[in-house]
Amino acid sequence: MRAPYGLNILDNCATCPMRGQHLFCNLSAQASQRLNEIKSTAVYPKGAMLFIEGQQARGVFVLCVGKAKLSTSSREGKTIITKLSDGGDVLGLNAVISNRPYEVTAEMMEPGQANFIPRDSFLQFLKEFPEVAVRVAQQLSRNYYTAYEEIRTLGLAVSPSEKFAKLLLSWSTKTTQDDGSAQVKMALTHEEIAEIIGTTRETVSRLFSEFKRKQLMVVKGATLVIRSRPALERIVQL
Amino acid sequence: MRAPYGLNILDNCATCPMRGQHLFCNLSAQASQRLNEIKSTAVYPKGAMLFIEGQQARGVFVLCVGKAKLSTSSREGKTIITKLSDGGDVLGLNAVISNRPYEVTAEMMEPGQANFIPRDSFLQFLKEFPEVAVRVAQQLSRNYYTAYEEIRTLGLAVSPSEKFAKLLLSWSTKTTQDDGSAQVKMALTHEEIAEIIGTTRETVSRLFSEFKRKQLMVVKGATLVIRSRPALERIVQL
DNA sequence: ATGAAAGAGTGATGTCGATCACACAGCCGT
DNA sequence: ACGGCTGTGTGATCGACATCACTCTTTCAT
Repeated sequence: MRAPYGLNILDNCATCPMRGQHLFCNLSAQASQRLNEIKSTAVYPKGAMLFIEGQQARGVFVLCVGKAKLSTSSREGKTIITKLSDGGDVLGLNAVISNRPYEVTAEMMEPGQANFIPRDSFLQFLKEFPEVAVRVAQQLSRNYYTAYEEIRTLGLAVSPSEKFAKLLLSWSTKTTQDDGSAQVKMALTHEEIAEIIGTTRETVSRLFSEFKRKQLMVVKGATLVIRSRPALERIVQL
Repeated sequence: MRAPYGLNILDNCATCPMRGQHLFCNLSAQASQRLNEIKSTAVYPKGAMLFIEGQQARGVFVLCVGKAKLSTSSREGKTIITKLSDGGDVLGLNAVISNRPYEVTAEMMEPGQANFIPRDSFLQFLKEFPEVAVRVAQQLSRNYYTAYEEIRTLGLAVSPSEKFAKLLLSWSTKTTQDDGSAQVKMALTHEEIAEIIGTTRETVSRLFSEFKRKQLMVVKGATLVIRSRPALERIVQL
C-alpha cells in the first residue's frame, strides 16, 4: 500500500519540495538503497509530538508531508517557537550527531508524514558513506545560520514592531511581486506569532491593527497581503 | 624561531588547553602532517580583528593563545557579543563550510596567537581525510548548541537580573567549591557585559550594586567571588 | 441549531528599564 | 602634577509593553 505521493521521499525526489537541495536526495544508488533499508515511515495527526525537549535522542525525522513547529520552554511555562519546518526538513539531527537530548519539541501543525531513522543505524550509515557526512556537515552549518539569525533578531531588534516586520518579511520572500507586494497564507494564531517574536498575544493583536492602519498590510480571510516590502524594511532598520 | 609554547598547537597537544577534545588533536600522522603544511601562524596584538562580519570567508582560525570576543552589530550601532573564545577554539568554521561571509566579527581581547588555514586548502583537507569531516560535523553541532543556548537566554529569560545571574553561573562552573562559592577573574567592562546580556551599561552597573547588596557576590579588585551558586540559580528560574 | 471552546480586539493600569545628565575614580603619557 | 582618557556610580524622567479584565467573534462538535 502506498500513499499517493511523498510517502517515500527517497524514491521520488521529483515530488520533494526541496528537490536537489535535500539532504538525502541525489545520493549514490548504494547509499539510497541502504537508507531505504534503515528508515521507516509513519503518519501523524495534527498536534502529534515527533519528539520532546529533553528526551534522549532516538533518531532523526525527515519530514515528508505537513508542517511542524519547533519550540522550547522555560520552567515557568514561557514558550518560544524557534523554527517552522516543512517538507524536506531533517529534524533532530543535532541531537543525534552530538548525542545529547533533543533540545526542542517538534509538534505537527497539520496532519503529515515523516521518515524515521534510528540513531545507531544513522551513525553507522554516515560511517559507511562519507559523502553523506559532508552533506550532514553542511546541513548542520545551515541550522547554525538559522539559529544565528534568531540570535540577531532577539538580541538586536528591540521593539516588537521591528521583530514583527522582520517576520513578515521572512514569510514573503518567495512570493514577492515586481511591485514589492506579496501574499502569504497565514496558518498561525496570534498566540503563536507572539511566541515567535517573543511578546504577548495582546501585543500581536495591536501590531496587526497598527500595521493595517499604516497600510503596510491587508488581511483577506486567511491570506495576508503585504503592500510593500520596502516599507517594512524601513521599519526593520529603524 | 619558536615561541615558548602554544605556537604550534598541532605538534604539542599536551600544552593545548583542550587536549584530546580539540578538533585537530590526535589526528592520524598523515592528517597531522598535512595540516602542518597548509596552516600558517601569526601573532596578534590586543584589539586585532581576525575577521569582520560580512567579509567573504578566507579560512578558519585556530586560536592558540589569548582570548577573543565574537560579536555582531546592527546598522544603528547596537552590538551584541555572542561568544568569548579562548585557546583551542576554531573560529570561522561555519562560514567556511557553508561558503558564506563571516557572520560575526572576531576581535582579540588580549595579545595572542592563531593558526590560519585558507578555505580551499581546508576543504581539500576535509575531502582527503573523512575522519576529520566527522569531527567537523561534531564541532558544528557544538557550535549550534551554544547558539541555541543563547536563543533560550535571549528569548526566555526576561529580566536583566535573570540574564546576569545566568552569565555569572556560566562563568563560575569550573571553579566552584564544595560550599557553592566560586571565584572568577573579571576581564570585561560593564559595557561589554551589557553587550552580552543585551542591556545597557547603566543597568549592569546597577545590577552589580544590587547583587552585592543582596550578598550574592563580592568584588575583590579584579576578581569576583560568588557567594552561593544555589542563590543565583534561584534567581534564574524565578 | 446551539453551546462551548478557542481565538481575537481593546481599554485601563502599573512597572521596569532605557535614556539623559551628571559627578567621580583610576590610569596613562608628557 | 596636570589634563585627557576610559570606565563607573547614581539620580530623574518617560514611554513602551506586560498584565489584567473584559467583550466579541469564529470554529467546531454534538
